Amino acid sequence: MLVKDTVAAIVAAALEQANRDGVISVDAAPDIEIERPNNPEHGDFATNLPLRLARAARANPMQLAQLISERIQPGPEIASLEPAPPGFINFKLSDDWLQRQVETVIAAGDKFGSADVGTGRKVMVEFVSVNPTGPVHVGHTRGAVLGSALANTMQAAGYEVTREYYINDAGSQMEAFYRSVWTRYQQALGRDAQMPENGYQGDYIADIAAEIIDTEGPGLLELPEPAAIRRIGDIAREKMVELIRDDLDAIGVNFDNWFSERWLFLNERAPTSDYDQAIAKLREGGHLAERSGALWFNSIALGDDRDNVVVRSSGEPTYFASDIAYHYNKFSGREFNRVIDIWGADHQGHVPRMKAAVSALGVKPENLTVLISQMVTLKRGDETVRASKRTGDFVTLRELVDEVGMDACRYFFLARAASTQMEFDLELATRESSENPVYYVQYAHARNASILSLAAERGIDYANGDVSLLTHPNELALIRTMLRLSELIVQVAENLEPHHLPHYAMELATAFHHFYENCRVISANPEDNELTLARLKLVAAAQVVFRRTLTLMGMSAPERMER
RNA sequence: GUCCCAGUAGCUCAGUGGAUAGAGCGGCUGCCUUCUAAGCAGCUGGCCGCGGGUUCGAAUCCUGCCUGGGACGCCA
Repeated sequence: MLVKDTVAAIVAAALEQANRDGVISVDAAPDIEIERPNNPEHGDFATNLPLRLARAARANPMQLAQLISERIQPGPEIASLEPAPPGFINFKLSDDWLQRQVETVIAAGDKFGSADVGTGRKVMVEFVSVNPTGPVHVGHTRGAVLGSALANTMQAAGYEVTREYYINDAGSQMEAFYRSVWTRYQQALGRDAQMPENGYQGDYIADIAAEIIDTEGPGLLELPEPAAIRRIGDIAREKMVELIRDDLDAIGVNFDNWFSERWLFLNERAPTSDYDQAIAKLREGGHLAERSGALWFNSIALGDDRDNVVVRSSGEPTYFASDIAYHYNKFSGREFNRVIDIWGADHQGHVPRMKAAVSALGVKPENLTVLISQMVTLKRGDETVRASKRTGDFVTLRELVDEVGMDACRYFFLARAASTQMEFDLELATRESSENPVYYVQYAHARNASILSLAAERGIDYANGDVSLLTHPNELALIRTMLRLSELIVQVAENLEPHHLPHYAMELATAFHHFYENCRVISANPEDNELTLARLKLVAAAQVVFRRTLTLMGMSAPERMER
């Protein structure tokens, strides 16, 4: 249980007591909010309950604060509490409780900060899902980093998480991709072939064609064109997916499952495909209508601003149809309790119809959350770098990682709220690479690690260190900051806001650097032996917290850093 | 035209209806005989886009406007 929740509980109990005592009478008590005051003089926690109660109770907030405070029965965590104008109650954590947490943290190890708000519910985080028609570029990278950190954190918060990549490999964009590779293949072998109008121009298309020539030879020229394209397409698709997988791996993004769109139309296991089942379900519910030869989903009736085509007059299902089948598969087929989709800003218009479709499938719309990762504008100095997959003129994930590095890249993307458009200046990111927040955090960990390795070198055993000696303000401040990770994990998981992680990491690093400056750990003075042991324990605990934080962000925790 | 996102320090951005609005970078001063100076201490820097409203209390909620970006297909 979080300390915050403990505080809330004792406040609630005190309010009830005040009610029973007849000194405060309110019909419905508001939710009890416990906040972290900005000003450390106001303690570790505060509640504004008296202020919120004042109107209903028709009483002076300070007076209410007094009446409630008197009835609070604090546990061992709390050193003191007091009413504060204009009507807060402030709580201060006790030093000896804080000191004992050092041992709790060490005992928890890499589980420290884990919570159980997910209560084991099955959640899918589906992200990136770039069409396998080209490499991953900068915009996708943001969603990739966001999704992986969010998935990590939700797992830490007690969800059973599946990370999934949806491979859109069944549509007309794929046809254009296949034809583009086919064209380059022919051209490379001296045949005069013309790139289709909607073809992909990037150099990688020719690279793939060249690889295919290496393994398959020129023989495909002899096949009838449709057969050649099918064969080329199959190989090219595999290669492209592999390329994407490698790219994402380079930035530390991995998936539990790669789900192919084509599977939605197969019916190997069930008697009917996911697609058939989903359409049948919509039809049963009266959500489909035929108009001008096409099959429409009546999404207006469910709150969207227009209806959407599911099956074209040509008989071909649309991308939306696949998506309906896919979500049917997620919720009904695989029984996820909750699904989080991370989409790029160019898909934000599709959220209402997807929500409508999900509810038409009999799933509570709130079980589907679509996070929109906003645009990334790329700059190189003053120049804006335009991103267009068609022309092949874009900065890829690969180039970005090569230039900026994986850790800095992840940190930079993570630190911004997903809903905000961001500007990424490559020049700046590279130039500032020696003194930036990434190194600040990692350096704190490296300093931490070097203390521990020196202790190991000297054979110092601090297992029996006495934590009650940790009374220096910087020691207690460090412990306080360390403990906040537990709250943070819950907050990130509940609000789906991984951008708090890097900011927390900065604060943790600051607290550690301050401790490092002011509290010599391994002392040469024999009189300080006991203190050395206690501080080593704190350093070991801090390392646990650094590692956990960096791991959640998917960043490395270097033991050494040297220029 | 409709809808979505944003506007906070010179720049890039945090900020959960609360108490004195923060960080990094930049700029200016200082600090290494002791566990890493990728650090620390100090200074500099703000009509929180503008106007109204709700509230005991608004950067935060509502509303109108301004500015910037995005989405509005039988493409994916």
